[in-house]
Amino acid sequence: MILNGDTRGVALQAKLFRGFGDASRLSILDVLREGPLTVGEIVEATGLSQSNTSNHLACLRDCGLVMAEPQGRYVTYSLSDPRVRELMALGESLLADVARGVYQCTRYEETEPVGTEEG
Amino acid sequence: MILNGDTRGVALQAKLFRGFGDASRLSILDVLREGPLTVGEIVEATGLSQSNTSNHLACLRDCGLVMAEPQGRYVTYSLSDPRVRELMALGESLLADVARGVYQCTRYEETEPVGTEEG
DNA sequence: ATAATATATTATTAGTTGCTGATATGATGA
DNA sequence: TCATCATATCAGCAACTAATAATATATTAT
Repeated sequence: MILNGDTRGVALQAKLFRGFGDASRLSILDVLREGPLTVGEIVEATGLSQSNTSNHLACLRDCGLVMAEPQGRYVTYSLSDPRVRELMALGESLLADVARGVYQCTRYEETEPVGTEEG
Repeated sequence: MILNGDTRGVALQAKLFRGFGDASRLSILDVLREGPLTVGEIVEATGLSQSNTSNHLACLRDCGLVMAEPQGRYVTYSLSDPRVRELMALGESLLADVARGVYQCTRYEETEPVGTEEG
Protein backbone atom coordinates (compact mmCIF):
# COMPACT_ATOMS: atom_id res chain seq x y z
CA MET A 1 0.00 0.00 0.00
CA ILE A 2 1.28 3.39 -0.95
CA LEU A 3 1.04 6.03 1.74
CA ASN A 4 1.39 8.79 -0.73
CA GLY A 5 1.34 11.61 1.79
CA ASP A 6 -1.39 13.16 -0.26
CA THR A 7 -4.05 11.35 1.72
CA ARG A 8 -5.05 14.43 3.62
CA GLY A 9 -5.11 16.38 0.38
CA VAL A 10 -7.46 13.85 -1.18
CA ALA A 11 -9.79 13.98 1.80
CA LEU A 12 -9.90 17.75 1.69
CA GLN A 13 -10.43 17.77 -2.03
CA ALA A 14 -13.30 15.31 -1.65
CA LYS A 15 -14.81 17.65 0.88
CA LEU A 16 -14.48 20.53 -1.55
CA PHE A 17 -16.24 18.56 -4.28
CA ARG A 18 -19.03 17.73 -1.91
CA GLY A 19 -19.80 21.40 -1.86
CA PHE A 20 -20.95 20.83 -5.44
CA GLY A 21 -22.33 17.37 -4.74
CA ASP A 22 -25.72 18.28 -3.37
CA ALA A 23 -28.58 19.44 -5.55
CA SER A 24 -29.63 22.19 -3.15
CA ARG A 25 -26.15 23.65 -2.85
CA LEU A 26 -25.61 23.33 -6.57
CA SER A 27 -28.91 25.16 -7.18
CA ILE A 28 -27.63 27.98 -5.03
CA LEU A 29 -24.30 28.13 -6.84
CA ASP A 30 -26.20 27.97 -10.10
CA VAL A 31 -28.41 30.98 -9.44
CA LEU A 32 -25.37 32.90 -8.20
CA ARG A 33 -23.73 32.43 -11.57
CA GLU A 34 -25.83 35.26 -12.96
CA GLY A 35 -24.71 37.66 -10.27
CA PRO A 36 -24.86 38.40 -6.53
CA LEU A 37 -28.15 37.86 -4.70
CA THR A 38 -29.49 38.39 -1.20
CA VAL A 39 -30.58 35.39 0.84
CA GLY A 40 -34.21 36.20 0.21
CA GLU A 41 -33.65 36.33 -3.51
CA ILE A 42 -31.84 33.00 -3.38
CA VAL A 43 -34.74 31.50 -1.43
CA GLU A 44 -37.15 32.73 -4.08
CA ALA A 45 -35.00 31.68 -7.01
CA THR A 46 -34.33 28.16 -5.77
CA GLY A 47 -37.55 27.40 -3.92
CA LEU A 48 -35.59 26.09 -0.95
CA SER A 49 -36.80 26.92 2.54
CA GLN A 50 -35.23 29.85 4.33
CA SER A 51 -33.47 27.83 7.01
CA ASN A 52 -32.30 25.26 4.54
CA THR A 53 -30.90 27.94 2.29
CA SER A 54 -29.19 29.61 5.20
CA ASN A 55 -27.66 26.33 6.31
CA HIS A 56 -26.28 25.57 2.89
CA LEU A 57 -25.03 29.12 2.49
CA ALA A 58 -23.14 28.78 5.76
CA CYS A 59 -21.55 25.64 4.41
CA LEU A 60 -20.63 27.18 1.09
CA ARG A 61 -19.31 30.29 2.80
CA ASP A 62 -17.19 28.37 5.30
CA CYS A 63 -15.77 26.34 2.45
CA GLY A 64 -14.86 29.47 0.59
CA LEU A 65 -17.06 28.84 -2.43
CA VAL A 66 -19.23 31.91 -1.88
CA MET A 67 -18.70 35.29 -0.24
CA ALA A 68 -21.12 37.11 2.07
CA GLU A 69 -21.49 40.86 2.15
CA PRO A 70 -23.83 42.18 4.86
CA GLN A 71 -25.68 45.39 4.05
CA GLY A 72 -27.97 46.43 6.83
CA ARG A 73 -30.26 43.54 7.50
CA TYR A 74 -29.66 42.03 4.09
CA VAL A 75 -26.75 39.78 3.21
CA THR A 76 -25.67 39.56 -0.38
CA TYR A 77 -23.92 36.42 -1.55
CA SER A 78 -21.72 35.93 -4.60
CA LEU A 79 -19.37 33.32 -6.00
CA SER A 80 -15.97 33.83 -4.42
CA ASP A 81 -13.68 32.64 -7.18
CA PRO A 82 -13.85 32.35 -10.96
CA ARG A 83 -12.82 28.72 -10.68
CA VAL A 84 -16.14 27.92 -9.04
CA ARG A 85 -17.78 28.97 -12.25
CA GLU A 86 -15.21 27.04 -14.29
CA LEU A 87 -15.78 23.90 -12.28
CA MET A 88 -19.50 24.11 -12.87
CA ALA A 89 -19.04 24.71 -16.57
CA LEU A 90 -16.65 21.78 -16.83
CA GLY A 91 -19.06 19.59 -14.91
CA GLU A 92 -21.86 20.64 -17.20
CA SER A 93 -19.79 19.85 -20.25
CA LEU A 94 -18.75 16.47 -18.93
CA LEU A 95 -22.31 15.70 -17.91
CA ALA A 96 -23.52 16.34 -21.44
CA ASP A 97 -21.54 13.30 -22.52
CA VAL A 98 -21.98 10.97 -19.59
CA ALA A 99 -25.48 11.95 -18.47
CA ARG A 100 -27.08 8.64 -19.22
CA GLY A 101 -24.52 6.83 -17.12
CA VAL A 102 -24.89 9.22 -14.23
CA TYR A 103 -28.62 8.81 -14.35
CA GLN A 104 -28.31 5.07 -14.03
CA CYS A 105 -25.71 5.08 -11.30
CA THR A 106 -27.40 3.51 -8.29
CA ARG A 107 -24.74 3.71 -5.61
CA TYR A 108 -26.24 6.90 -4.29
CA GLU A 109 -29.48 8.68 -4.91
CA GLU A 110 -30.16 11.74 -6.96
CA THR A 111 -31.54 13.96 -4.19
CA GLU A 112 -33.64 16.41 -6.10
CA PRO A 113 -33.62 19.73 -4.27
CA VAL A 114 -36.68 20.00 -2.05
CA GLY A 115 -39.32 22.53 -2.96
CA THR A 116 -38.82 22.58 -6.67
CA GLU A 117 -41.62 21.14 -8.69
CA GLU A 118 -41.45 19.83 -12.17
CA GLY A 119 -43.50 19.44 -15.33
CA MET B 1 -40.14 30.65 -7.08
CA ILE B 2 -38.49 30.08 -10.42
CA LEU B 3 -39.01 26.65 -11.92
CA ASN B 4 -36.08 27.02 -14.17
CA GLY B 5 -36.57 23.72 -15.96
CA ASP B 6 -32.94 22.99 -15.25
CA THR B 7 -33.85 21.34 -11.99
CA ARG B 8 -33.25 17.88 -13.30
CA GLY B 9 -29.97 19.03 -14.80
CA VAL B 10 -28.85 20.36 -11.45
CA ALA B 11 -29.74 17.12 -9.72
CA LEU B 12 -27.80 15.12 -12.26
CA GLN B 13 -24.85 17.42 -12.09
CA ALA B 14 -24.83 17.16 -8.30
CA LYS B 15 -24.75 13.42 -8.71
CA LEU B 16 -21.82 13.71 -11.07
CA PHE B 17 -19.89 15.83 -8.58
CA ARG B 18 -20.56 13.31 -5.88
CA GLY B 19 -18.45 10.93 -7.86
CA PHE B 20 -15.58 13.17 -6.83
CA GLY B 21 -17.02 13.91 -3.40
CA ASP B 22 -15.87 10.84 -1.55
CA ALA B 23 -12.29 10.36 -0.39
CA SER B 24 -12.17 6.72 -1.46
CA ARG B 25 -13.46 7.39 -4.95
CA LEU B 26 -11.21 10.39 -5.30
CA SER B 27 -8.24 8.25 -4.24
CA ILE B 28 -9.09 5.85 -7.01
CA LEU B 29 -9.42 8.62 -9.59
CA ASP B 30 -6.19 10.07 -8.27
CA VAL B 31 -4.10 6.93 -8.75
CA LEU B 32 -5.62 6.48 -12.21
CA ARG B 33 -4.27 9.86 -13.23
CA GLU B 34 -0.85 8.32 -13.74
CA GLY B 35 -2.23 5.68 -16.09
CA PRO B 36 -4.46 2.60 -16.33
CA LEU B 37 -4.36 0.06 -13.50
CA THR B 38 -5.93 -3.30 -12.75
CA VAL B 39 -8.29 -3.61 -9.79
CA GLY B 40 -5.59 -5.35 -7.77
CA GLU B 41 -3.16 -2.56 -8.44
CA ILE B 42 -5.75 0.01 -7.42
CA VAL B 43 -6.38 -1.92 -4.21
CA GLU B 44 -2.68 -1.89 -3.46
CA ALA B 45 -2.18 1.73 -4.41
CA THR B 46 -5.07 3.06 -2.38
CA GLY B 47 -5.13 0.68 0.56
CA LEU B 48 -8.87 0.21 0.19
CA SER B 49 -10.37 -3.23 0.64
CA GLN B 50 -11.07 -5.29 -2.44
CA SER B 51 -14.84 -5.22 -2.19
CA ASN B 52 -14.90 -1.57 -1.31
CA THR B 53 -12.71 -0.78 -4.28
CA SER B 54 -14.89 -2.87 -6.53
CA ASN B 55 -18.02 -1.15 -5.28
CA HIS B 56 -16.63 2.28 -5.90
CA LEU B 57 -15.29 1.27 -9.29
CA ALA B 58 -18.75 0.08 -10.28
CA CYS B 59 -20.10 3.46 -9.29
CA LEU B 60 -17.43 5.37 -11.17
CA ARG B 61 -17.86 3.13 -14.19
CA ASP B 62 -21.62 3.46 -14.26
CA CYS B 63 -21.29 7.20 -14.00
CA GLY B 64 -18.90 7.24 -16.93
CA LEU B 65 -15.92 8.62 -15.04
CA VAL B 66 -13.76 5.55 -15.62
CA MET B 67 -13.60 2.85 -18.28
CA ALA B 68 -13.16 -0.88 -17.70
CA GLU B 69 -11.24 -3.13 -20.04
CA PRO B 70 -11.38 -6.83 -19.15
CA GLN B 71 -8.34 -8.89 -20.09
CA GLY B 72 -8.66 -12.48 -19.02
CA ARG B 73 -9.33 -12.46 -15.33
CA TYR B 74 -7.93 -8.98 -14.90
CA VAL B 75 -9.84 -5.79 -15.46
CA THR B 76 -7.91 -2.67 -16.26
CA TYR B 77 -9.45 0.67 -15.39
CA SER B 78 -8.63 4.09 -16.76
CA LEU B 79 -10.06 7.59 -16.71
CA SER B 80 -12.68 7.83 -19.42
CA ASP B 81 -12.44 11.46 -20.36
CA PRO B 82 -9.79 14.18 -20.24
CA ARG B 83 -12.26 16.42 -18.44
CA VAL B 84 -12.11 14.14 -15.42
CA ARG B 85 -8.45 15.03 -15.15
CA GLU B 86 -9.24 18.69 -15.74
CA LEU B 87 -11.88 18.74 -13.04
CA MET B 88 -9.45 17.26 -10.55
CA ALA B 89 -6.75 19.74 -11.49
CA LEU B 90 -9.17 22.62 -11.16
CA GLY B 91 -10.34 21.32 -7.82
CA GLU B 92 -6.76 21.03 -6.67
CA SER B 93 -6.03 24.56 -7.76
CA LEU B 94 -9.12 25.95 -6.08
CA LEU B 95 -8.39 23.98 -2.94
CA ALA B 96 -4.95 25.52 -2.71
CA ASP B 97 -6.61 28.87 -2.08
CA VAL B 98 -9.60 27.88 0.02
CA ALA B 99 -8.10 24.92 1.89
CA ARG B 100 -8.32 26.51 5.32
CA GLY B 101 -12.01 27.20 4.83
CA VAL B 102 -12.75 23.71 3.60
CA TYR B 103 -10.90 22.26 6.54
CA GLN B 104 -13.03 24.23 8.95
CA CYS B 105 -16.34 23.54 7.24
CA THR B 106 -18.36 21.52 9.72
CA ARG B 107 -21.52 20.79 7.80
CA TYR B 108 -20.22 17.43 6.74
CA GLU B 109 -17.28 15.35 7.80
CA GLU B 110 -14.03 14.78 6.04
CA THR B 111 -14.31 11.01 5.54
CA GLU B 112 -10.69 10.00 5.30
CA PRO B 113 -10.44 6.95 3.03
CA VAL B 114 -10.34 3.81 5.14
CA GLY B 115 -7.10 1.86 5.19
CA THR B 116 -4.71 4.71 4.70
CA GLU B 117 -2.60 5.60 7.66
CA GLU B 118 -0.96 8.84 8.36
CA GLY B 119 2.10 10.38 10.00
C1' DA C 1 -11.93 -31.74 -12.73
C1' DT C 2 -10.02 -29.15 -9.02
C1' DA C 3 -7.64 -25.48 -7.00
C1' DA C 4 -6.25 -20.92 -7.09
C1' DT C 5 -6.69 -16.25 -8.58
C1' DA C 6 -9.08 -11.82 -9.86
C1' DT C 7 -13.08 -9.38 -9.65
C1' DA C 8 -18.06 -8.59 -8.67
C1' DT C 9 -22.19 -8.73 -5.83
C1' DT C 10 -25.02 -8.56 -1.74
C1' DA C 11 -26.90 -7.87 3.03
C1' DT C 12 -25.98 -5.72 7.05
C1' DT C 13 -24.85 -2.02 9.88
C1' DA C 14 -22.96 2.12 11.76
C1' DG C 15 -22.45 6.64 10.88
C1' DT C 16 -23.48 10.81 8.18
C1' DT C 17 -26.38 14.27 5.95
C1' DG C 18 -30.17 17.23 4.79
C1' DC C 19 -34.72 18.97 5.90
C1' DT C 20 -38.10 20.97 8.86
C1' DG C 21 -39.85 23.68 12.51
C1' DA C 22 -38.93 26.54 16.14
C1' DT C 23 -36.30 30.01 17.98
C1' DA C 24 -32.62 33.53 18.26
C1' DT C 25 -30.12 37.57 16.61
C1' DG C 26 -29.75 41.83 14.60
C1' DA C 27 -31.42 45.83 11.83
C1' DT C 28 -34.96 49.13 10.40
C1' DG C 29 -39.11 51.90 10.88
C1' DA C 30 -43.16 53.74 13.39
C1' DT D 1 -39.68 51.36 22.72
C1' DC D 2 -42.12 48.03 20.01
C1' DA D 3 -43.17 45.72 15.82
C1' DT D 4 -41.45 43.96 11.72
C1' DC D 5 -38.27 42.15 8.63
C1' DA D 6 -34.01 39.50 7.06
C1' DT D 7 -31.03 36.14 8.31
C1' DA D 8 -28.88 32.66 11.33
C1' DT D 9 -28.85 28.78 14.51
C1' DC D 10 -30.23 24.48 16.55
C1' DA D 11 -32.48 19.97 17.84
C1' DG D 12 -34.64 16.05 16.11
C1' DC D 13 -35.81 12.94 12.69
C1' DA D 14 -35.88 10.39 8.30
C1' DA D 15 -33.13 8.98 4.71
C1' DC D 16 -28.87 7.94 2.60
C1' DT D 17 -24.15 6.05 2.15
C1' DA D 18 -19.90 3.63 2.71
C1' DA D 19 -17.46 -0.20 4.84
C1' DT D 20 -17.29 -4.94 5.98
C1' DA D 21 -17.82 -9.79 5.60
C1' DA D 22 -19.42 -13.36 3.11
C1' DT D 23 -20.42 -15.23 -1.17
C1' DA D 24 -20.67 -15.59 -6.23
C1' DT D 25 -18.72 -15.52 -10.92
C1' DA D 26 -15.15 -16.04 -14.16
C1' DT D 27 -10.65 -17.26 -15.66
C1' DT D 28 -6.29 -19.65 -15.57
C1' DA D 29 -3.21 -23.36 -14.06
C1' DT D 30 -2.23 -28.13 -12.49
